[in-house]
Amino acid sequence: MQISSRFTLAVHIFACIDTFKDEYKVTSDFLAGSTNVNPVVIRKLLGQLKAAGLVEVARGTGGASAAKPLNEITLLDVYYAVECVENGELFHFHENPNTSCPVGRNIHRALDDRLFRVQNAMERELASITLEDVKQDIQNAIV
Amino acid sequence: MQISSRFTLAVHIFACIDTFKDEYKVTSDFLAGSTNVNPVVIRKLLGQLKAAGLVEVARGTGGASAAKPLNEITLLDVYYAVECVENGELFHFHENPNTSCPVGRNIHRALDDRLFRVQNAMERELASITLEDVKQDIQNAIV
DNA sequence: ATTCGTTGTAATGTCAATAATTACAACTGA
DNA sequence: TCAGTTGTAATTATTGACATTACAACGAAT
Repeated sequence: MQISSRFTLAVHIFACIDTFKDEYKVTSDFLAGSTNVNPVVIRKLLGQLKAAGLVEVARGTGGASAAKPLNEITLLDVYYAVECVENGELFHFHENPNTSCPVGRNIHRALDDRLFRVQNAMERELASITLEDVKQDIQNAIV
Repeated sequence: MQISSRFTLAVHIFACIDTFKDEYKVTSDFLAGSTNVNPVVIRKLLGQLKAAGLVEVARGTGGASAAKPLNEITLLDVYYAVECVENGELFHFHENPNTSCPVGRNIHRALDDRLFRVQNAMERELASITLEDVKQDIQNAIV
C-alpha cells in the first residue's frame, strides 16, 4: 500500500497557507477548494498538524496559519504529524510466524534491523527537505 | 498505510527455501505452516515471485526453489516483484488538485521531484541488501 | 492408466483504512 | 445576537489485504 495522500495534502495545505496568507483567510473551505477534498477531511488534517505544533487554527473566527517559519518544518515533521504509518513503522510484518520453525522464530528479529535501516534512509531524506524548499519549488513553477 | 506484509512474507519464503531445501520439499503448505498465513496466499505470492524470475515452482510434483543464487537477489527485486505499491510509487498523491488555483496547478510537479528523491533513497537501501545477507542474519540468530 | 499430492485460480467473505458527506454544537469577532 | 467557522460524531462507499473453500490441471510414482 502507498503512503496516505494525507501527506501530500498536508504539504499542499502549507503551500496554500503561505501563498495566500496576505490575501485570504485560509479556512478549511478555502483549502478544500484548492485541494479538491472534503472540508471535513481538511479539518481533521489540520487537527493533526495542530496537535503536532505545526499550525495554528483560529477557532470561531476561522483560518489556519503556520506555527513556525517554513524553514523550520521538515517533510519528516509533517509525515509524522499526519500518521502515515502505524507506530511509525514503514513495513508491515506478517503477524504470527510459527515459533516452532527456526526460520519463523528468528525472521522478525533478523529482518527488523535491516528494515529499520531502509526506513531510516527514507526518513533522513524526508528530514532534509523543508517546507520552505517546497514553497520555493512551487513559487518557481508558478512564476 | 504500511507496506504490505507480502514483502516480509516473501523474504520469509526465501529464507525457508534456502534453509530447508535439502531436508524437505518446500511446498505452499509447508510455507503456510512456517509463516502462519493461508496456503493460497503463499501460492499467489510464489506466482508473483515466479513471474519476476526469482523462484521456480514445480507444478504437479510440488515445491519451490530459488531461481538464482541468493546473493544475486536484492530486497529491491523482491519489493518490486510483490508489488507493494501502485505504479512503483511510494507516495499516494491526492488525485485532483484544483487547477484554477496556482498552488493546486503546480504542487504535483513541484513535489514529485522531491518525493522521487525520497523514494530513491529508500530503494537504494533496499537494493544494497541481498537475500544472502538476510539468510546470514537468520543463520546467526538460529545458531 | 490411475492415483495422489500439489499448483493455479476463481469466487466469497471479513476486516481495516480512506475518503465523502451530513449534521450540529461550540466558539468568536463584529 | 448574528454570521461564519471549527471540532467532532455518525454514516456511507470504496478499496486493499488476507482468509477460506473449492476445484481443475498437472506430473511423478506406482
